[in-house]
Amino acid sequence: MEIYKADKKSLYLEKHSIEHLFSAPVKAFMEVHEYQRDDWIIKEGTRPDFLFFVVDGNAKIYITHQNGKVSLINFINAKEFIGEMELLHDVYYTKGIQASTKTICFALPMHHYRKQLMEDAKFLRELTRFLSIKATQMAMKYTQSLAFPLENRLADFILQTADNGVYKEKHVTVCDYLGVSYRHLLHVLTQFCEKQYLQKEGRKYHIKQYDALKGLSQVLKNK
Amino acid sequence: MEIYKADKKSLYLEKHSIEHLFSAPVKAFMEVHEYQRDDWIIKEGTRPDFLFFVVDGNAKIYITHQNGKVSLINFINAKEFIGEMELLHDVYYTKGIQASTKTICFALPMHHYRKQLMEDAKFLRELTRFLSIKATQMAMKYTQSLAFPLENRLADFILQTADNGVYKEKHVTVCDYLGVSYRHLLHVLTQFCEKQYLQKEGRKYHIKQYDALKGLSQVLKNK
DNA sequence: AAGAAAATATGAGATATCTCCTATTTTGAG
DNA sequence: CTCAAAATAGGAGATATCTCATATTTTCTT
Repeated sequence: MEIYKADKKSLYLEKHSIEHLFSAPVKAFMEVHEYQRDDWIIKEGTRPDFLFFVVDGNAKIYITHQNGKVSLINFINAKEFIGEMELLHDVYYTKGIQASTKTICFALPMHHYRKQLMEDAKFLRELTRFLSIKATQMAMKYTQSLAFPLENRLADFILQTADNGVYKEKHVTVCDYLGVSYRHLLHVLTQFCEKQYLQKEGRKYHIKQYDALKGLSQVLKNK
Repeated sequence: MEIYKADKKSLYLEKHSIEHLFSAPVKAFMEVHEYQRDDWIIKEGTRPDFLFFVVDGNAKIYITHQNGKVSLINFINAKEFIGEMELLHDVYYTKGIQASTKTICFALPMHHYRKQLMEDAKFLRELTRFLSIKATQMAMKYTQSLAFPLENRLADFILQTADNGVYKEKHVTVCDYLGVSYRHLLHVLTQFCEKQYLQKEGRKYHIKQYDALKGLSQVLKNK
């Protein structure tokens, strides 16, 4: 992890200003952190000292269960907060946050800004929106995971992440995200290939029948 | 549904004042609604005109999937909001909200108060807390549902809802809530009885081995 | 470049959970 | 009080998903 200083810092502060998220300035004590792929931005179970705002890159939220299973709760993208739960709650089990790519965050020291932020309507409005979307997303994922088999959820995920008709996510990550075993994921992918929805080439999968996948994923959606 | 007027209304407004949730008064246009058990406070897919605050009673959030399955997303208790998603978002698929008991809500007409509320730091702070807890809860339920079999989740649910050592929730509701089939729920309950964790009497279940259930439910928890 | 660790692949058998069916009991509306 | 609807109950077979085991390939570290 690198903390930007001097020019490198001010460059970032200017280029990606986030002053519009706050009523009062937060530049004074703000830091700019750069994390490399696979770095832990927050270690599970350890309270962070900063409220982060992701400027560039993306990350993953993990939780480890007592039975050893690991869940990838969600992805975090640019313009999202990290550490907001700890800002709001004194007691909270902190999830692990790992950078998926090189990730640059603005880091606001909580002890400096907590009080100010909790009285800042502009900031609270932003945070409220962010949390409301998060809550809705989680609720949808939850009910979908219970109501539909992997086939549907995987089809949806493939369409969401495919780039130019090509799906090439790491199986290991996808298992954690969709909450199924490696074995089963492979099994359903093979079915998709047998049905000619996908065509495998090395470790990439080419989408051959977009409509079929779309059909499977549509079933998840309300309206 | 009944709308309280005159004395009945002012009685409630005084007895359960919620002025402390807001910086500016909201009494002027506020209504007091009473719903009977099983009434729909909000019909699925229909935008509500009010932001509700539950004063008394409790309710359930439902969503119907395209395959006909129904999920009970969560319970809503006193001192919680309903309709906050529609307050924050112009486009939103509204879930159905059904009263589980007689439920009394304060109802703030959104068109009157939206602007004011979105600039009210005190209110936004409350809402932020509320949403953060909701988001965390959903995330936990989501990952738990993927990482653990019904056995564990049911044990947890039994302990949460048992009253004086007696569990007596409606199977139908529990199925929707835990996202399993009626058949399977019965199956696991029977197992609990065979293992002597529970003892069935009519349609009640007496908890016989608290520790065994506790053990099963503890596995879900982090720290 | 070599060896270790991580990721990919696949088989085989176990189990958690579902669907469909049918019967009985309880609840609610008129 | 009566009938229909809802809730409870359990059998039987299907299937979605898991665990374990093992082999190969790729990636990372030194």
